[in-house]
Amino acid sequence: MSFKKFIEQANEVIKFSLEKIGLKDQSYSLTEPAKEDFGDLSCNVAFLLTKKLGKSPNEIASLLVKHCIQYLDTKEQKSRPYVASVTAHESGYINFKGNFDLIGKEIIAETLCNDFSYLEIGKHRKVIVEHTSVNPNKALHVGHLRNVVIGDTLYRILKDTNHDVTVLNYVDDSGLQVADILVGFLYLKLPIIPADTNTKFDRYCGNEIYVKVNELYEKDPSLIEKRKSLLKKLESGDAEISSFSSEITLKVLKDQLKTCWRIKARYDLLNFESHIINSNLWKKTFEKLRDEIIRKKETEGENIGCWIFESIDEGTKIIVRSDNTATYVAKDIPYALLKVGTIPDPFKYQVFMKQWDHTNLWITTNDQSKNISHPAFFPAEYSITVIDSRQTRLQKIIKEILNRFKTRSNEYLHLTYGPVLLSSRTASMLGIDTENGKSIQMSGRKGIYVDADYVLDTLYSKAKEETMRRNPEITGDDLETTAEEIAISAMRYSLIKNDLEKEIKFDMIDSISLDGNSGPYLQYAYARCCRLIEKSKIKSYRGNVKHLSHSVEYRIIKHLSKFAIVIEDTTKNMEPKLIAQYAYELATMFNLFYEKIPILKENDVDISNARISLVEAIRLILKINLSLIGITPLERM
RNA sequence: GGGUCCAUAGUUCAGUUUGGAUAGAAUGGCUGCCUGCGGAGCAGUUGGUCGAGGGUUCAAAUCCCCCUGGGCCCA
Repeated sequence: MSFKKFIEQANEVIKFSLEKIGLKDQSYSLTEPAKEDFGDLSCNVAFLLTKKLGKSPNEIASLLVKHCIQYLDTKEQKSRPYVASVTAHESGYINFKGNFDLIGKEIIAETLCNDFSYLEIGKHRKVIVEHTSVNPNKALHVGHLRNVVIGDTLYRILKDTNHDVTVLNYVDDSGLQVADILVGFLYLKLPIIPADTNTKFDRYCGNEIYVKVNELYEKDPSLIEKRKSLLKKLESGDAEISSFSSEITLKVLKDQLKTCWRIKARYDLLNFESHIINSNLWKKTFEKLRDEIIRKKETEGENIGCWIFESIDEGTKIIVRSDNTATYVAKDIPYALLKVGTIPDPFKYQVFMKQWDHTNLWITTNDQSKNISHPAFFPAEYSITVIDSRQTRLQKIIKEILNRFKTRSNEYLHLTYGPVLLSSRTASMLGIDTENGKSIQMSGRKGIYVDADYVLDTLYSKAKEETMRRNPEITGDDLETTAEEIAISAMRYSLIKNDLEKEIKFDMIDSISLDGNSGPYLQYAYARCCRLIEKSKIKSYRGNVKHLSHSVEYRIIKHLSKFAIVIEDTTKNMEPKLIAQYAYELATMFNLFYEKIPILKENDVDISNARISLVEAIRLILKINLSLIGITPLERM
């Protein structure tokens, strides 16, 4: 929190001095300088005033600084001295130094007594996060994992900042991709139980059935007709087909959930597309759309007989085809309306499964006789849908439709992210040639992808081997748990540390590295903190900042005090990578501190106590950061 | 063809929203540091025409224009 107070005071100082020279409304920026030597905050206002005042930046800066000092000299300001000094640099910058005796004292004290009240910025606002939403016809590949990790990290960040979060996973159980699998089982009579009984069912469907069916479409076009009729039956709720489809998709879904749960994601509710279609939700949505927005069916042209939405930016979009089937985007509309509360929730609910964190996973049911009390899932003030950038256009259309209804001000946000590509090296490991080292798109249909379970298994083996080598004391269940947590942290961190909108080039060899800027690096720093605390046997942390005079200690204190700002930026901009970056920097600083400065070996008890207090503060903040990005802190590894 | 996003070290990426001081990490290569608090670490070294060109500005990786190359969506 303290760094914010320092920024506030610096702002007041600048504003005061500008007012003194009669330029009250002059804009400026207050940023962190490029180099530490310059100070802790820099103001560029002198550059902006050169023309207006006809003076050099340095002259202006010097002039302003005189007024700044005058302001800081008042009794009121001296009672809260966050700004230690203001100076004019020859370049023209006005540089501020923070009073890190005070800031450090405050941040260490509040951290050591577990006061993280600055996290409580959500004020219990109701937020929906939808993520994962993988078609239930295949196993997850690394591209899907990016979605899961982004969504789950967002959930953790929002929950820990005091938002009331509901996590949804939308199951498209009546689409084309499910129909493909049904074609395989019903018409090609492929066995429902895989030959190798160890094969996960989701993997079997995606790797063998789906690929085989798609190959056969080219040879036997009549199969495509069969798929079409299956699709219609699914949509109309044909009893026999629906029941078989449900059996298959639930089986796939349960296997997919195993993978998601393995990396510590969790959900509150599964929404099935078939339930939305078969409930009156779709009917009501369509009537509303027809009466309030679309108004008439096309009577001429290529779209004759279709119900069409005219988007302002995105052109025409078919909602209902001439054969009365709904398009892909159409099926998303009622769901979106449900989230923002334009349409009341028609569903009954039941518990589907218990999850790894002992919470209930709910599903909708159309069985109106069910009347179980359940959490309020809909609507929310903010609805966030995590979907990759290929769906941006469709999401824009949905948002446009929502805005046309305009019954509530609730917000609907499409959180977009770039796809995961395979590096050319990894592609060639799969037997695929790429042109001059380019990365390639994954494709479930063509069988070009890296299975999520496979990557996690590989990471696990590597982590286990490393753990045995480095720490032979860890054995049995502890060894397995430790290795698994390292694998998860490596996976999650690598999928969250980059900018959301950029594509990730996934390389199998690079990705199993446990060194450098990685999840295990953070865990290692945490484990080191734990060992120091464990060995120190100090009962009370005095945390006397006076004894922390080394430049590394100063940098750590400064970094700790900025955590509140990072949290605010993260939630404001929906940028989970900021947490990953912050945690990495903290771990780096700690490792340097550990290397350069004696902590337990320090003979002076007061100094040693101050240092171990700092270690404890680092440990607590690091622990929160790890929890936010879904990495389990390990005391040994 | 229309829309949109991207291009920074051998490789993978920060930095671009809000212009500012010598463009930062990680990884790879080379080289040091464990009888000392855990070497999954630390330090050093190597490595950059910030895709090209123009413009705005006292100042451009960052803003504007144009071009090239690529991704995605739509047709």
